Amino acid sequence: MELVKTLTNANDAYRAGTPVMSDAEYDALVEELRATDPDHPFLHQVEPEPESLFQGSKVRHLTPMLSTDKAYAISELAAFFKRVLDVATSIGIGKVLFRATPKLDGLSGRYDGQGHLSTRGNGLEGQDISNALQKGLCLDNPDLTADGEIVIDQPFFEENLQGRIFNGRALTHPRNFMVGFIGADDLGEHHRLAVEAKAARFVPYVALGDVQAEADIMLDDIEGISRRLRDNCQYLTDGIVIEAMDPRIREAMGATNHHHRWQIAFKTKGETAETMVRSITWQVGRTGRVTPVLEIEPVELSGATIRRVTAHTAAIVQAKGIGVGAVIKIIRSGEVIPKVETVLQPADVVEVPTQCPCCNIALEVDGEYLLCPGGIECMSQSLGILEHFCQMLEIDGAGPSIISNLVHGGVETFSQVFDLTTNDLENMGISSGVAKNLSVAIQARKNQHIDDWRVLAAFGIRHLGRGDAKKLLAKTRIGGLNFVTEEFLSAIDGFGPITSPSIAADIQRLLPEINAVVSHLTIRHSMDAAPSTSSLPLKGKRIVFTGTFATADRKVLEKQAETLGAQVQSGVNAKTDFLIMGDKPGSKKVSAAQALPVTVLDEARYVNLIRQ
DNA sequence: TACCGGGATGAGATAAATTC
DNA sequence: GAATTTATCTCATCCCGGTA
Repeated sequence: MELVKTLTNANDAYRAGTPVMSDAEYDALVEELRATDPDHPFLHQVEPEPESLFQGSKVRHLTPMLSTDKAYAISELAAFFKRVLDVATSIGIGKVLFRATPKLDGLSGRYDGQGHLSTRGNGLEGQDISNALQKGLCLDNPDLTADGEIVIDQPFFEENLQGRIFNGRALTHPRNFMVGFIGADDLGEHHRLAVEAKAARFVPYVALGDVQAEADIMLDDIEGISRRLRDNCQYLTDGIVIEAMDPRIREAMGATNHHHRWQIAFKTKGETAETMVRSITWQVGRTGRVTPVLEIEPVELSGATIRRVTAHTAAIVQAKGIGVGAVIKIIRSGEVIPKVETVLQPADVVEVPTQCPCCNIALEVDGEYLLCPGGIECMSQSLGILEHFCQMLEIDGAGPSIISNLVHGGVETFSQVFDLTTNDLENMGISSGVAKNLSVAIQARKNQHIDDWRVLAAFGIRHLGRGDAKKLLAKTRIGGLNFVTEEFLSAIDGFGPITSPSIAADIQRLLPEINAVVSHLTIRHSMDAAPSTSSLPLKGKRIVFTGTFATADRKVLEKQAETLGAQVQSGVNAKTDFLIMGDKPGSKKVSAAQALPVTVLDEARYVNLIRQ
């Protein structure tokens, strides 16, 4: 039946990250089916609700949007060049060109060439912020598919906005201004000024001015290159980006979960300021780790007022003599996170707690850290554990305050969360509006797909975060965890003799709870999912599309194929790998493909191929 | 032994939603 | 209408285990 096919395709396309119709259109088709064939199994299958493209405005990136590795010293930069050159040599490339561009300090974004703009988010999923374009964000080339940066013209910002007060607050940092611009439902006067001057823009990285040179030349004059690039850039920058240009090198080097190995940002050290330590707060995290946070005499530093700085570990506090009255120099590297650069004048008294600041139990020393052995008996840890769980499962509306209500209200196990009703929540002292929203979020979590690695990582098992959860679930389904032993784990790359026994034991201990949680959820298995960037399904393939397609417009499919690594050709030739045939295909293309060793695929087979 | 990557933890600004 | 809570954007640094 044609209608059912369309619905199924639309559903699949949505989950593959390439929605082909709006929610309203989808719902209309469902209603149509209900009207014509109310007993059709499609209407009754226990399929999750299709997640709306626009609701919650989350966008799954077709390929991950990675961050950039950073270097602050020439030596780190030299090490980067050496890594690249070593790889180049190993694959037989002699001359290696690098491209240097200014590193814009804004919000990174991805534009699809069709009016859709999204933020990077966590790299896998971002926010749909297409409405920023309607609000007046300038886009130089509306047809260009590109990653880029959302920024404001720096001279304009300095002349017209910086230091001025809007809504009772002085504008300080251009990036924060743009964060506000993107987040605002209605534009404020300050936003409108920027729009009228066409000063708020999406700048594709490919459009940036650049310098291209070999490694030794770049290294010799890195300061000069850096200065020239930044002087010629009309936006705020916080360094330069250097990348190997040869696609073969890029392919050979690949990426970590966090960044491309063929690319690095060379950043300058930020401003510094001197201040005094007022007190030290010892925070207990979900793992029991006790972390010292310095409450300092507030100071202005690159457009922000700094009040707190982490000291990371108890060992550092002792080694550097940090205590009340100590005078310290702080820096905001990357203009974001403040850090203790040096201790100018140590404190007279340096104290490290011996009892947990939360539950008073005696602390233990764990390497460089202090550890509270209280576990869930320690309230800080209980709160942290549940908060981590909700965060990892992306249950919206469960912040620290609400979590506190839940724990004090008697939530002791993870799976209990899924049985909570609006009434239960209100009885825990949560006010009605918030209770209702949370209840909706919990229901949504049950019905919408969630990646299995998120579920496993949510349990906070030691040595098993999101990265290693992915590795494990690439080898077994979440339902097969009862077979996971120490031996099974240590056979997986990245699991060694220390982590394997510990993880295996924790999984077996938590198995009943894991199963209970899993029974509430709609899980998307890693083993079925699309591969990562390192192995794009269409990498190096030449593809021709012909005819019209049910899952999406042909242009969309072509763009998607390119993102998946393919080279899209307009006609079939001897180098073509695949001809993808839609409805009413071009007969010349088909006959050409049949005469050549070209694989002809229909739409369904093609969709299967790219989802493998 | 050196290096790399994963995991845990941390900070500030801004806006929206909700409560008081 | 002010205050509180949450979410989202920006990101660094530390330690340790695994691996080359």
